[in-house]
Amino acid sequence: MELGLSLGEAPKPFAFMEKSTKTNKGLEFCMGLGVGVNTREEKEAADQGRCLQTFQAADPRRCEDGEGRDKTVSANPPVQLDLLPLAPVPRYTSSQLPFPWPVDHGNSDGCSSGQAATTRGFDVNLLPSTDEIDDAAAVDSPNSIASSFQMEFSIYRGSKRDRESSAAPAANDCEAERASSRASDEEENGLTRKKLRLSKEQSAFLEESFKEHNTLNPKQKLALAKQLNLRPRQVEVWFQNRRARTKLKQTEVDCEYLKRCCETLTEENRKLHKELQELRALKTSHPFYMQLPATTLTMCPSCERVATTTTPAAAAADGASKTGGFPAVSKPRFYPFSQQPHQSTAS
DNA sequence: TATCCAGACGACGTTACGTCA
DNA sequence: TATGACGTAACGTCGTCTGGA
Repeated sequence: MELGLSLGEAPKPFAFMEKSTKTNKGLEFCMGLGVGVNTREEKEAADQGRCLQTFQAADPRRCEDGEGRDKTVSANPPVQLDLLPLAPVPRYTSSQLPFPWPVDHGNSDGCSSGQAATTRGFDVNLLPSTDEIDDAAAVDSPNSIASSFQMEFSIYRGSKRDRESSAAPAANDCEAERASSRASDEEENGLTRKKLRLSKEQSAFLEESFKEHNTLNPKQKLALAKQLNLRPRQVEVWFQNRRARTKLKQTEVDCEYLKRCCETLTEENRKLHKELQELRALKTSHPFYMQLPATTLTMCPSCERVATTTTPAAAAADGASKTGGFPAVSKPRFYPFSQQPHQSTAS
């Protein structure tokens, strides 16, 4: 890890630190930082073939997925960020998957009754059986015409205004009416982008899958799509966006850490300057007293941080001896996805 | 064996939609 | 009710890798 530090004055050491550090509601994250040492967790993660996504892509390493395709991963990630929903996420095993979930078509439009997550219109995730198309789409390029075609013409989700304006009595009628109106809209306006909101259950399950492996091979993608009643393209996009969000949060955490490092080192630098001035003053007033060894700088062999072996006067001036002379910044520790601190077992 | 090419895939930036205050 | 901010699904592009010709 390299720190761009300016000893002397560093009011704003890094411009990118000015960015906001807002965090998502409902998400908590734990972070860790390892310094050049392969932790046991990391080794185990590597043994299990996990691909740990980190913000550092400069030194990619390869790992094999189920089909032998290489995936770029970072070696020895310095900071690991894990995003977890604040609310306890139900853990599902493959044998007790609650999917497909009872589909709620929303209660605001009178098409069906439902609860919180179903204030939407009818559930676009409940599609006609399109497994054959999905399979083809999964094999094809994610941007293939097949998947795009299915995206464009197999989904319609009424907007809020649509739901409010239309008061269709029967569910089937609602869907049929919307589908027809949507078709007419597309005829008029051309292709319009459709966007759906994944249900809480779908998001939770995708999160669980993401914690297992943040990249998917085609088989995993297909299986996940079938389990969640989504299209493989949707699963793929979700993982792409999820990786991007993880990286963004990782960057924010890293910036915070670097900011703290900079602040600490700036303070350390300030103290050293102060000490230097004191020593110079001593030298001029008491030239013989300066026969004592001056302040020496030593470097920690493991983390390559410069520590100050202070004179008694300097040691009394600050509390550097408590921290061995190194900046008192607690380094984030590295935790693989599946081994969060609260889950770790003593070994 | 080296080179070219097509396909697949991930990263990244952007757009557009839904939700909420 | 209108509006802006925010989160995020979806898209387009580019770079990289791989396997086959």
